[in-house]
Amino acid sequence: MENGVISTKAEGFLSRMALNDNKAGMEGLDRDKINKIIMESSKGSRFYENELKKEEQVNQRIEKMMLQKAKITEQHLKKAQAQVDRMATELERSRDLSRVIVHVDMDAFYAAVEMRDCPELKDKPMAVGSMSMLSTSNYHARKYGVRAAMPGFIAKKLCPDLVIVPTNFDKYRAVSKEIREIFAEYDPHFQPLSLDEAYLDFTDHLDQRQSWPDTLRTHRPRASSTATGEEQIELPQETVPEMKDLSPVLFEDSPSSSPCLLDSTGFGAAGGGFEVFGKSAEEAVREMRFRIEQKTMLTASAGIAPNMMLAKVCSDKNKPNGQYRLPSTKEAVMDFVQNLPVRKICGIGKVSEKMLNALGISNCFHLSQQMALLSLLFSETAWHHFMQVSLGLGSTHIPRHEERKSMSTERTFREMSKTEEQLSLCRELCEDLAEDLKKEGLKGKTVTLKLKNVKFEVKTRALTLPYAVATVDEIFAVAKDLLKTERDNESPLPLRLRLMGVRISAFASADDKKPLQKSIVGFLQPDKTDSSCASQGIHQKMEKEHLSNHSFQTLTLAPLPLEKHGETSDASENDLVAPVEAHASTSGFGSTVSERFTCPVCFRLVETTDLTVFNKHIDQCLSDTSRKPNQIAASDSESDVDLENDHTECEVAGRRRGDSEVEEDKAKSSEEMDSSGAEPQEDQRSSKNKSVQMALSIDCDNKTVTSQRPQSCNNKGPVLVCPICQLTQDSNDLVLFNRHVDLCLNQEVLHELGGQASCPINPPAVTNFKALGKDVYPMRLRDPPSSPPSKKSKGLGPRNTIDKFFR
DNA sequence: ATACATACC
DNA sequence: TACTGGTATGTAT
Repeated sequence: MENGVISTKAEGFLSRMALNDNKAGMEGLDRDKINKIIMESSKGSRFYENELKKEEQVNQRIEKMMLQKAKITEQHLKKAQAQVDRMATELERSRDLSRVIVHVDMDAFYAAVEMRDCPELKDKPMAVGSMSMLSTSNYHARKYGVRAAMPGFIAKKLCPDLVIVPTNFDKYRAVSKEIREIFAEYDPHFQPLSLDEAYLDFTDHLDQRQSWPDTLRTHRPRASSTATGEEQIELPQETVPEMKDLSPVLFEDSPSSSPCLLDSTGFGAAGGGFEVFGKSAEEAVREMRFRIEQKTMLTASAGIAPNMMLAKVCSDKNKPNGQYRLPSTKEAVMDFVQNLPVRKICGIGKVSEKMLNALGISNCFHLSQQMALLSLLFSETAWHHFMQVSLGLGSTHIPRHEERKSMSTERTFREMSKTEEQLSLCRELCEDLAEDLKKEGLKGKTVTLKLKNVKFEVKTRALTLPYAVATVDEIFAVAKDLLKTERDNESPLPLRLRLMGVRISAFASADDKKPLQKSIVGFLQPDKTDSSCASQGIHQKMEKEHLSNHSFQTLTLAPLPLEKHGETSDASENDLVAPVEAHASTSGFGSTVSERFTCPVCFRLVETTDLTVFNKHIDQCLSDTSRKPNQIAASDSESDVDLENDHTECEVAGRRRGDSEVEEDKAKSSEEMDSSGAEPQEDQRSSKNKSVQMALSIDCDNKTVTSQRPQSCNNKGPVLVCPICQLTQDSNDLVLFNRHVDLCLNQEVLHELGGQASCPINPPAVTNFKALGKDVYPMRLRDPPSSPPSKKSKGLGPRNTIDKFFR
């Protein structure tokens, strides 16, 4: 019976663990043999045991679903079918076949780069990664079943000759930049999905291309070798003071600024034959791939289709080094889709596949046939997605870059159980995270601690603060408490961890910060009737703000040198590599582009165009100033009580160095520890003058609140809600309310300035890049080594903390 | 809001 | 010896 159990489990096991021949390059290999080896390498490990457990959960989910299914009557189905049909009609009406969407994907990207740079690897099976985990493998290795996301030690068993090359992200990033420059010429608003992959909307390019002369569609191979270059590539942006073109040059304009062979092939081109590409979508995409190959010596594959969902599938079809075009007709689309295995669809992974399979659904034809059933068994979002897919529908326009929603860092290490080690690691993670947050000028309200124990069980614990935080101490204060709570829960057993991570989310910048900053900008530069802090104005404000940010950025951020004419959008790469200083100074203060800036602290004009200089000035101002909105409230006015309360809450942020105050809190609950840790910082009390001054200035300059408020909320009871802190105000006295809003605004700004004198605006709307250079799969290298508990020993800081913390 | 699971690269 | 890291989103409570 033991056997029975094992074999049952083993069967389930396969679906989650077994080789995925889903990917390209895996045809005709001995799957059974491979699976056997994978199995034998894994069996008995903690990882494996955990996989079994997860598998079991999935099985139960499926069982549950099947029970549901058994309860479904013909009636139900009929009704559901009617709804499905209605929706199908609806969706059909929205079908848009007019766009030409392209998905490009580099072939075995990391592996290809490494092979390019090390010819000895060319005919060997190789993979990029480590003995613990592989990022990708070359096609030779794939024949053995070696693939991405497989641990290296197992891969070695499958293929003893496998060469494992460590990852070199700087290199991949540099190549990524090169290909993105090419992408941008076909679609300045392309959307990168990762270093090696992107969606492009070719529609506009193709329109213009129709009137291009041959010369613009002519390219020639270049002889020069990108191959050896790997050091010279990174960081060309150090100082590129002058911008070639402020305005993007359009394709159809002057031939000199259009893509032509002279430019694109570079100077030292000892070029042989030219190639003239046609005007069709296929030709344009072929041209793009050609240019990628010329430029990087790496190949890409592409899919061309009327929407993103299909393009993505298509790019896989003729991989590697191929492309596939799905004609823009309903017939072609439907035909294509119906034969598609569900697993090929982006968003349907192992689990969904298994659940669908349990219903007898393995391809999209089944999917469409079973839609009524699916609508009864799956969530609305899920079956709507299925519905779209089964009709071959997908996004026809590439969404604008979205703001990042979270940022995190995590690390795996050998078993760690000691309190001090865990704490100092936690602190290290917070340090890394704070550093990254700073780079993008973000602050978030929710801090999440992630823990994985040696049994591979993952836990997350989160806490949402009433204010946004960004500094190490602030984040650590929360993470540490979450960790402590977990330890307490587990005690007397220790937490035996193999991974720890810290994430921050609920960023303030998205909704709060932006309108806020703009209002501040309005205050500081009272040329406009702006000042916007009334909640009504926020939307219109946003638009203006984008414009303003955009122009500001255009003029201040150093553009990257483009290989060619300026068609490349000014947006993307700038955001990716924009120097921190430039970001920092954009904080929303300089708002208008000008020869000088108004210091938000001392209100003097600073005569410089150099943002670094300006920042220094602000830093200087801040360093002799301290700020404390609480104090402002207290001293500046007899303002309402709830205002003070708000601030008390909001100021809990500050956790000064060390946490040395926790000492006498032994008897207190953890909440009390929190608030005790939140006392005002002594050093901040010293001079509130500047703060007061600022508060007053803002108060004076801010006409808008006073003038707009009365109309919108006059007649009713106390329903004033502060647009900044979102709290309903007890008083409906508009003067008090205005004061409250002003102070809230103030507080936000000062809080931001307080941290590091830098609070970059978010990437403006023109941003292309998703993760701003962090879109790195699968491993991001922050600091070179910093492996396990290689404490960066911040003097006594962590030590103190440790001692106090877990007593 | 929190926790956990799924998915993608 | 050894099974990642970063982000988004869905689902359940």
